[in-house]
Amino acid sequence: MKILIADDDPQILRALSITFTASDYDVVTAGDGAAALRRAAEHHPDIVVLDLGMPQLSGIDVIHGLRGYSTVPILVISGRMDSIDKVQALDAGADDYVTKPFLTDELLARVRALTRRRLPLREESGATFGDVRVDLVARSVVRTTDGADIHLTRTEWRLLETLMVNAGRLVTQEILLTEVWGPQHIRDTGYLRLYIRQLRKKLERDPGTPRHLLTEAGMGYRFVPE
Amino acid sequence: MKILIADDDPQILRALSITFTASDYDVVTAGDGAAALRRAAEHHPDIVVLDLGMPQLSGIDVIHGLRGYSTVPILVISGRMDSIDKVQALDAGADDYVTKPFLTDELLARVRALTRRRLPLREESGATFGDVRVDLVARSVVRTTDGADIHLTRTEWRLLETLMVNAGRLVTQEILLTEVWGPQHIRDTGYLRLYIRQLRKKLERDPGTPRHLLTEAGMGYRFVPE
DNA sequence: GTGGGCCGTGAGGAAAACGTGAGGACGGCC
DNA sequence: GGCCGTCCTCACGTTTTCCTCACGGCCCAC
Repeated sequence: MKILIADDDPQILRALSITFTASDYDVVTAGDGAAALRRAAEHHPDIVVLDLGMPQLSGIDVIHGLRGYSTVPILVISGRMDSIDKVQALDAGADDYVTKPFLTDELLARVRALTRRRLPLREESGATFGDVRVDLVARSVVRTTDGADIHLTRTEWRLLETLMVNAGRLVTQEILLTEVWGPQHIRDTGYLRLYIRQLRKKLERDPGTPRHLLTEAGMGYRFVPE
Repeated sequence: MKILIADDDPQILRALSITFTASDYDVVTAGDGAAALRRAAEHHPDIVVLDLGMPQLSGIDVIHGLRGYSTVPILVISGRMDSIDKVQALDAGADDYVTKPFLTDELLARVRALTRRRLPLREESGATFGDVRVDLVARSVVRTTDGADIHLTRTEWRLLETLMVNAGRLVTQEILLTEVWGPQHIRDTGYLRLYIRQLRKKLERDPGTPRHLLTEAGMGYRFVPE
């Protein structure tokens, strides 16, 4: 379970880091809003803990930035108790709001409550289609015809995972590019053509006429299990 | 959006009832834990707001009872600020925890945050009419007669989406042209004739006599679900 | 009637988007 | 250094999408 913690106070950052590391989280930290967005794009955290009062790029900006491409749970920490701040943050897309000072036990419990909602998605993390069986958790692809293992590279996994998590739904090029290569490559549609082809070569029965990794010209791609 | 409010204090119950009714929620109330479980089973609420300090069946018991069969979002209200209570409630399966006294604005925002996360997971994000089922989120059209997928292009989706979010209302040519092709094409009504035809071919049972994508001569078009 | 809007229909070509093949840059590893 | 896997660049053929153009029908005003 990977957690991104963003706070401009190094002391709090360090304290939270220790707390979550002790609870077996994989911790990524950021000292300001811009860094938070950058690190989120790099690391794909399972949950984001965000201090609202950061200089330059505010917490609200970061929420908007994240929500532009991701549904990752966001927990906001703030020193201000104003109702208006809470409402603003929650309506911007945050999932929970905690005011300082807070007890670490409570913070941990709230983070557990937020991540718990996501887990059921992960349980059904495999799919069998065409001639292959894909397991997203085990990161394995097995050909059902002869039981051979098929190897996917890191980039291929990230792309396939994004498509499979949204099985049946159209996933726009923007979302795919942001999830796999980061927001700075949002216009590099050539990457998609290249790696979709790779995935088709490895997963489709007839890569020339794909049945599961479908193109929707001008919009994006769609994974259909059946 | 249906909300179940459970509190043993009739005054609070009444106040919350008024607040949520005013925000267009469909409100169901319960005065104790047993009633809460009973009414939840009857009404299948979209969210549950639960006072922790109820007599007989406590809030924690109600959470356990609900979680036995449902994943409905649960927001807990409590007069006790003890960290131990919060942790217990959250780990029992609650999704959020608010301590009295609280501001109604904040409570409303938290309820919005909880229900928002559920919506995209729901299957029902589109409309069924004629022989097709349209899902705007998944960007999919399925013919109900034989289950075949119907493919729409980017422009067709944009036009259909504009009409569907204004279901039942007349949408002027100017608005459609601006939304789909941009303000510079506000006079190109030929685009509309072309793409409305495409949509009718793909969605209407008898494209010659449309029943859902209706022309209003000289004004615009109207989408009617039934 | 009849002429002018307005709308629906049909076909076809330009442009955008996509798929494909070959190969170079880079870093890890022996 | 040489090998290998991975990622990315570039050029070119193919498919899909979008838009243009021409024509016919309907309705209402005159």
